[in-house]
Order: sequence, then structure tokens, then C-alpha cells
Amino acid sequence: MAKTKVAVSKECCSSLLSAPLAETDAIGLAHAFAALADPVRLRLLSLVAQAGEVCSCDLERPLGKSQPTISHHTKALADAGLIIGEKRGRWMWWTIAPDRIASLRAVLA
Amino acid sequence: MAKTKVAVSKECCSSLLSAPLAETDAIGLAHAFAALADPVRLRLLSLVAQAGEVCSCDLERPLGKSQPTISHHTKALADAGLIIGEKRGRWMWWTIAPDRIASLRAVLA
DNA sequence: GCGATACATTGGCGGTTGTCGATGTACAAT
DNA sequence: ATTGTACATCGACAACCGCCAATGTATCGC
Repeated sequence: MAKTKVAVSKECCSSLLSAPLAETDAIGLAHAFAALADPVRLRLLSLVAQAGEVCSCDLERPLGKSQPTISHHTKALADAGLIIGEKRGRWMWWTIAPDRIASLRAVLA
Repeated sequence: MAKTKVAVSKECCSSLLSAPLAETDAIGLAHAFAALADPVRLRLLSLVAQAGEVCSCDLERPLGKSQPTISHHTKALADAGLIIGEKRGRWMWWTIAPDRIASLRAVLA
């Protein structure tokens, strides 16, 4: 606990390469990139982006992982602000967070 | 071992969001993002980018880490292809690999 | 109510990672 | 040759991560 929400804070600095990076910002950015540092989460992100909107039950099959593992990865991506979840009935629907991804992309500018 | 060079292979797919991601590519990309998933390495990358060229000895002080730890992180970034090292005399000089960083940025497009 | 479904959480297991002290290697100056 | 410097490697430790079985929680249909 007490760690899951750190990465969601707004990234202050537009680019790594054009300005010195403060320790605090580095920690937040590291958490965000850590969310991308797993092949299952990258493919999950790709699947969600392709479909526009996907429920968790439709992720187990193509990713070849158990239901708790899928839940673990969706939570990691959601905590990092990369996907957004909305519960409708029994299903959890996931969409990508394009502005968040764009801000990460800007860091590599 | 036998893992350090995996991430250096050329990334095939331009964007995560516009095409389905194959497992093999996901593994390579995950390694690359893992190199960015550490606050010390992000600040190290920022320092190298700012200075254009830095030797390892000038990294210990601003990063506040021991010499073996700096060496560990420079190796991680170099293995991921994000920085390039050149030994001149006793010093190891580091520069960023802009095209490699650009290819990572393109994945988030 | 009851059972079934979709998802979250817990607990535990191996594997990985960040860190530093100690040690090794390469180079340069004297 | 000897000494000092810059960096790499090794060994060990604590912390973290991905994974799954088991269990818990919420929702729907009957």
C-alpha cells in the first residue's frame, strides 16, 4: 500500500533530455515505466487499444494467464494511469488513457 | 546471462496502439522499458543528455550512489541500447542513443 | 432465497532487482 | 616497477515482482 497512487501524479517535466530531472519526478516516472516493463501488460495494453473497450473476461484467453493474474495486471496499469476501468453490471470495462500515454511519450522527446 | 542483449534487437512494430503486439516483440519492449523503470537510471539518462557526454566518475556525486551501483546502472542502460559507452584512456564516456529512445517513443504513439 | 458469473484479494512460491563492500582489471604518471 | 586512478565484477542481502490456487465480494437470473 501507500505506493499504488504515486505514479498517477501529473508529470511536471516535459522532457528528460532537455531539463534536469528531480528525484521526486524520477520516482513517479519510474513507476509509470515499470507498468510498461512487462510483456503481458504491453500486450494487454495493445489489446485494449485495438478493441477500444474490453472486459477482463476477454483478456484471459488471448493473454494465456489466469484470472487473478489478469486482475493483477489491470490493476497495475490502472494504478499507473495507463488504462481506465469502469464497472458496468458484472463486467469491468477497460479503455486506454491516451493523454497519460502521451505524457509518457513526451518524456522521451 | 544470455539475457542482456535481448532488448537491443530492433523493435519491429511502430506503435502499440495501432497493431496487435506479438509475444516476442513484447518481451523485447518490456526489457527496454524496464531499463527506464528506475529513478536512478532516469536521472542518469537526464544527466548524460544534458551534458552531451559524461564519464562514470562524474555520475557518482550527483546521483548519490556508490561506484559499483553506477557501473551497474550504466551497464543496464547500455544493454538496453539507451546509452553508448566509449572508453578513452581510463575514463568511460557515455552518450545517449537518440534513435533508440525515439523508437521507444514511437511505440507509445 | 439459491446458484452462477465476473472480478478482487490473500497467501505463498520462486525468480529478479537495487544496493554496497570487497576484490579484480586496465591504464597512466612517476 | 610501484603507486594511484577509473571502472568492472563478485558475493550477499533485503526488497520487490509475476504467477497461481484458494477464497472473498458483488451482481445477475432463476
